[in-house]
Amino acid sequence: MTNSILLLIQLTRNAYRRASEDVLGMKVKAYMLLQNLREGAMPQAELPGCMHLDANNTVLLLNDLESKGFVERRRDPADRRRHIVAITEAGTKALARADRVMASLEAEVFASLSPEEQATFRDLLARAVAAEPAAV
Amino acid sequence: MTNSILLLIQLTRNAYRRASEDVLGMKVKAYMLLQNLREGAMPQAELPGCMHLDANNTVLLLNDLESKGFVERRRDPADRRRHIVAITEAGTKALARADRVMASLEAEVFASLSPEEQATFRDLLARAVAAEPAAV
DNA sequence: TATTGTTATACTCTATAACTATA
DNA sequence: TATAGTTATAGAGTATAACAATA
Repeated sequence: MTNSILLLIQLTRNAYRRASEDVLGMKVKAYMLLQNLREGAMPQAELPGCMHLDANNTVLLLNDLESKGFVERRRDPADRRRHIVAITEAGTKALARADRVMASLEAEVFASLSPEEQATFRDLLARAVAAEPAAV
Repeated sequence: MTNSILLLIQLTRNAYRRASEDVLGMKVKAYMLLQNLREGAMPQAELPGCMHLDANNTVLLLNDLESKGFVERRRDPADRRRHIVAITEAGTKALARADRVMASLEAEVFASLSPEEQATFRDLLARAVAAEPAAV
């Protein structure tokens, strides 16, 4: 049989396609970024580290999110080079909506597994991810 | 905790990065395509269906593989519009080498799981993939 | 001079549509 | 006219490097 990595790639492509911007209300990466802001604002410079994005990409993603009104960038008064990035109320709502969409996509993608199997899968997956260096 | 799809995306990105053209000897997609030819030649027109590629992309991939001498395209004498695509001896060798590389990447990516857990994970993953429509 | 954020650029991927040759 | 394959083209996505403002 084909190896796990190929299977992983296949399943992920499928999942990724389902999570289109139309259905999710934002790009998957934007969703990932917003998750980092859920607990509170953070300096823009820290976002790339969380997500394994480069600084450039972060700027482009933030431009997109800001144009939708989902985040705000504010100058840090203590160091005027820095931006503090915060999620807005609209962003919080969009994030909650995207959470629900992602949960239903998850149910679809893993429909062929029993709830116990899904839990097992998720647990093993989480452990494999935790052992890896961060990536988007 | 974050949902399974996000975890899936993270792990896959990581795995995908490791499987660079340098280390694998070919692109991941080329590897997937060659796997379809392992058992024997097939008409070019059937490859997109196997891999969820469009016809255009298939041509580009085959150009790449042919320039490396890994596949051959032969006109079908019965219908001169058609190409029969076959793996060459060099392609078979490159495929075997890539198989070994993929196996070792798999071991790395899932190093934090026990062999039994890896087997469980692969089994669940294979079932989730099998239930989905085909994708590259 | 170093750092934060931005812009510019280029390179790869992917998707669409037009074209050639065979049927 | 329809089909198999190809080529051309444009649009994302991603990565690199140059640039401006501030420290």
